[in-house]
Amino acid sequence: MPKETQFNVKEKLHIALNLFWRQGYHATSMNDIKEHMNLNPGSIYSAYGNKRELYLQCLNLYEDNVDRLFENLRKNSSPKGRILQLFQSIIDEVTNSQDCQGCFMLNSALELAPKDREVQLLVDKATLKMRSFFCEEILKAQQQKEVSSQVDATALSKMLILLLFGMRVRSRSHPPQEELESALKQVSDLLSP
Amino acid sequence: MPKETQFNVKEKLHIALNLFWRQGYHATSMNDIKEHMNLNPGSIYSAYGNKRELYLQCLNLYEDNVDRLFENLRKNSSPKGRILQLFQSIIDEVTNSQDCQGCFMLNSALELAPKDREVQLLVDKATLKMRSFFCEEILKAQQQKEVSSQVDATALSKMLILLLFGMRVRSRSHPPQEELESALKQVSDLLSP
DNA sequence: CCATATATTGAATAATCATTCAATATATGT
DNA sequence: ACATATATTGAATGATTATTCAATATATGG
Repeated sequence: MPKETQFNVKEKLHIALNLFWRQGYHATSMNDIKEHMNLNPGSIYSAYGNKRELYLQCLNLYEDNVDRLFENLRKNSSPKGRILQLFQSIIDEVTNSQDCQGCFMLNSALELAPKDREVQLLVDKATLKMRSFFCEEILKAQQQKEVSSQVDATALSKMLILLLFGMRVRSRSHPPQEELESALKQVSDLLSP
Repeated sequence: MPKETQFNVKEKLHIALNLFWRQGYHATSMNDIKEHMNLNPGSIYSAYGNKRELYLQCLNLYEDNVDRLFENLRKNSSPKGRILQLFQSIIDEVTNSQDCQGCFMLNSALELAPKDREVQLLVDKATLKMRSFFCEEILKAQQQKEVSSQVDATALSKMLILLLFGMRVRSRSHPPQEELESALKQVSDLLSP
């Protein structure tokens, strides 16, 4: 018999995600969110809980997006191509959007993970997932002789994930595209047979 | 004839720097600062201006620290050793301090640079400085045959700086030391003759 | 020791913060 | 059409925010 929620909870969550993503946790006020969601405080609190809980839901939603990105990436024919394409997509983002958001997971890692165990766990999980992607693709690339069999796939993927992080952090400061391209070229060389 | 400031302005600035460094700009309140500086609001505002101006002064102070770090690094005998030592010092910081602060310049880059032109400029300047360090050392290393003359020093330094960024970001989430060591090993291999 | 310019004090301000809740509205199952 | 469980509303809460300023204290140069 109950009345059901009148708005699309997941759709509105995307609005919060974008705000937190662009501005960070502390710089985004509940009022800000209320305005953009076009909802009253009560509705927000009853649907999502408090600010921190809302934020955690945004982190989870973002992870779904990342999963989708990786799925799209796997459409690329070659394993090595997939890795390079991932880096290239980050560079493209910087080039195309003037207000680059970087990586929400990383922004959170810096802002909240040091003090919030739960955020830290989510960040770790996502990091591991990305690293696994790298490792798998490198191993496949080695099988297909796209990458030298001499490289240590595990170690290299640990390095690549950190490089990816660096790129995404640097992206928030609007670096010249050439700086990132140049670094990518090094990765490409690193992955040559 | 005027009465002079009764406290050591630079010394107290270090306190603000540490707070901003550990907690970020928005999560640090003026009250927080007032308490740790053991000063009244009036004194703080008359000595440093408003919160943003105080923050900018902290950024500049931090850059001085970075300069000193690089000077110390130059005491290391070999150019290649200096680069590796820089990375190693970051790993050591994670291992030793349980509340790792990462890089203040980077934390700022993520939190404020997207919206604050002045912060962005300071971050850019520091980035350039670090990159120059890498580039110089690589060139020297090549002269001393420590590093293959085939590598493109400029491009490699652009990659190394991003990797450094990645390490420092990741550091804030207390990663297993082995993860960072493994990435460093890759760098070391990259720099072999 | 005096006059003065400036530092220090700490209460006060007004804005903004996250959050609550009683009143009201309205889908829902019968 | 009715009863009811829950959604929605929006004003109110009290805490915290950055900042100001009149009153007071005190180094300073003469």
